[in-house]
Amino acid sequence: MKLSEAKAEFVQSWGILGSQWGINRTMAQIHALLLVAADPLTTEEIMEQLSISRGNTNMNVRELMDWNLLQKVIVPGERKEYFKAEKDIWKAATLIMYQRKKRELDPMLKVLSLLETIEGVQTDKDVKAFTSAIGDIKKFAGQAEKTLSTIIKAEENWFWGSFIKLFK
Amino acid sequence: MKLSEAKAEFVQSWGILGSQWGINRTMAQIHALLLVAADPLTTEEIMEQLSISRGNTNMNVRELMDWNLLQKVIVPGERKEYFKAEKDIWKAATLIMYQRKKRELDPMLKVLSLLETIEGVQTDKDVKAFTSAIGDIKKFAGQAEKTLSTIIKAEENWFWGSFIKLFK
DNA sequence: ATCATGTTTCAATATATTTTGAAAGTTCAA
DNA sequence: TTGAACTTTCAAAATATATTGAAACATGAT
Repeated sequence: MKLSEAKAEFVQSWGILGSQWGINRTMAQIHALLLVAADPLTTEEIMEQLSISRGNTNMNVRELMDWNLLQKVIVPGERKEYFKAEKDIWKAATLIMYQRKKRELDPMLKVLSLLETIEGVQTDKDVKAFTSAIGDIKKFAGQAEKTLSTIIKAEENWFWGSFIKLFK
Repeated sequence: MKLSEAKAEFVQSWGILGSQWGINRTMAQIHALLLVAADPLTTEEIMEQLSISRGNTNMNVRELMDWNLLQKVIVPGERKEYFKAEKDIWKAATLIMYQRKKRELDPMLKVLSLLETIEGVQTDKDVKAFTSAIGDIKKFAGQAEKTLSTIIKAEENWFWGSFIKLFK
């Protein structure tokens, strides 16, 4: 298998995986492309390699930058913007977890807390079934939130740790 | 807040969460409805409560049964089929993890292994960048696969454990 | 201030996914 | 074997999501 074929295959697979995770295919493909690229790429190059429009490229690159999975790279003497991906896969995973926690888990926990206090006597079978189910889910979600926070916090420490070392 | 409102709210939220996880909204809503129901429901009741068609209900109920998140309940003397959800949320989470591992992680690992062996000299900058990135991802995915397997295995033991107890 | 070189926006369009509902299929009691 | 009760299928329609591309916008060198 040639390098170019292997790259294309990887971009394809990563795109499918992404779409199964609520991340749009193009966004995942751009990420994949930059993950395996030796050097940063321009908008132009991304467009060409993935055969997508300028608008689409721009939109998804910005989304990836929002997630902190991509960074702009300025090449001195060049007007164009280059982009590179976070290559540390563990850090990338952490960044994704953080986004999903913020966007999905946290709102769900809020709703669950709201739902725990409903009218009606606790002796009613239906009320009991509901509060019990919600209670269980909340306990589970709370545990997930704690675990994720720990992972993310650990990663932050690791990050700032290395960062601070530079100035020691 | 009244019970019926709270239920509706929960079904709504669970549906949104599901759709962000590549599970279709209706499937997640049916699951939610049965999670908080005191008793098993019929197709008819699900249709009515969620205002969805018979076909849609049937399709998604079957998908949920494929995932082992729903079970048929036979009420003696009744023709109709009733459905109930797995109420143990930890077990439900495990079942979902198992499905996703099987459908997403395992195929990705296969692709990654394939891509590790590409033509070209390892001294080439582009080849080096590619194999290094793929290697890292594979290591990460391998770790995830191990962790998930452990969790799932533990759950299986728990399950068979209680099952076996019944006959002791 | 102008122009060349980029970047961003967004309405229109294309694509993908979900839902419907009527028809076909199944099951079982009589 | 019939037919009532219930389930399943699937093509068409509806809905949701992603993509395009041209125009508007920004920036900085001259």
